[in-house]
Amino acid sequence: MGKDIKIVVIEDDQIIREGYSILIGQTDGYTVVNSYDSFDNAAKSITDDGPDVILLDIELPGTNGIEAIPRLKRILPHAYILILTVYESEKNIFEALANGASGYLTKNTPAARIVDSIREVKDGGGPMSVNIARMVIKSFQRNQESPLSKRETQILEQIADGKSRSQIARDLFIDLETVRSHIKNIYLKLDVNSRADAIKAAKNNRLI
Amino acid sequence: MGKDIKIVVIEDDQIIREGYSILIGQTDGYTVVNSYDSFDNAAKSITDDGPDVILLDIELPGTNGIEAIPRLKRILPHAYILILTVYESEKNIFEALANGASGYLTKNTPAARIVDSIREVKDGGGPMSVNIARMVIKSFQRNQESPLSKRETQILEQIADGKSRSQIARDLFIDLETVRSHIKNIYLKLDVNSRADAIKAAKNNRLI
DNA sequence: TCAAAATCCCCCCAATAGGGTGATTGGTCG
DNA sequence: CGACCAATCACCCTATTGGGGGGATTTTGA
Repeated sequence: MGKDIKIVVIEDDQIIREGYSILIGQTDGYTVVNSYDSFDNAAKSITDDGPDVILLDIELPGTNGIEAIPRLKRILPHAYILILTVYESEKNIFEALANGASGYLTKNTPAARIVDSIREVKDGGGPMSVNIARMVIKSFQRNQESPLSKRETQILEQIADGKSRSQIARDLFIDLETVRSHIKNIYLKLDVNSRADAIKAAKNNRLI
Repeated sequence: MGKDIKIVVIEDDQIIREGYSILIGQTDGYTVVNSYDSFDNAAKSITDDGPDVILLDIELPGTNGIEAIPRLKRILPHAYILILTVYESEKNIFEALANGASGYLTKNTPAARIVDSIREVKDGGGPMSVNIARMVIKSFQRNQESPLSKRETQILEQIADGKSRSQIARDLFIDLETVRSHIKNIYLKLDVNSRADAIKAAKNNRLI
């Protein structure tokens, strides 16, 4: 018992909350130490629960799940947070991960996979639902048919790193005027006329 | 048979290559249409193979796997590329995904999981080994104990977007001098004295 | 209540960004 | 072969910017 994974469930729907609690609690090696219907109610006593893994919903009354993540991290720095939600919007996913969530599952996930994911997250993994993983991978991918040449892309990257023309020239061992030429061509191709607009266009079209 | 998933294996080790081919070919619904020991050899005839999924090694003679991805994508735009390698370096993973890979498995992956992953990638998923998923998720996470205040972080983000002080002032509805103050404090805290260095420091420490 | 955060105000000047209008070299592709 | 593009370098111009100083005040959160 002492080596069980300690879990806290934060989920506003009573049926779902109790469902998870019973389901996970029945599994050998897992103990649901407590469950709450909101972060605000959990904040008071969750430190005493000392969970290893927190199952967290996103839609919650009061402080929502996304906002709750950094606050949970502050009071329980060693707990892993596993998001369990119906939401599949890019914004929610990336914000949750950026805030410190270690995994992201959608609510249609089969019970067995949820239980596995708790173990996985505890073991340093990063469990994700299939569609979530697809979105995460997509976020890494660049546009394959960029209008920019290799050199132009390279220079645009350096611009996005905040470097001045002369710095770029030094780093790439080319003349300042050459850098200017490339930047002019980049602006032409992207139909912009400033660094900020070029970076925005590049990010929108995943050119960098 | 006509509805089988068509697979091509590109892997330089003959034992492993044939192992995968037999293993996957034996499974119902999967056909290994061809296998190659390098991208350079594959390039000639892989178009005729018309694979749905390409299993790709990273360490290959001649063109390596990372470089091969965009070239495969060009000649077979609708094929999914699944990386299967011993390499777990961040650089390889992120470059492979940025280049267009749809999944990344390490070679200790059990056979059954490989077969599942081929199906998953074909169905629009993004299969990853447990440790890969952890690294991918980590790449989204910010430093929880940033020395910067909220406002400073926000302004640093805008600097990384290439905006000028006056643009930032307009966008945040504050005075140009206030922006200057914040930037000065950011430079102080990060111990830098230019936009480029601030962005570099911020990225190194995942402050933005 | 007390420190940090956020706001605003002045000085200075070198460096930068962006616009215009070119040329030259090399590679690729039909 | 000719057309095209990528990559390189050249010189004109000026308004804007960025960074280094030196402050001050108000708001906010623990």
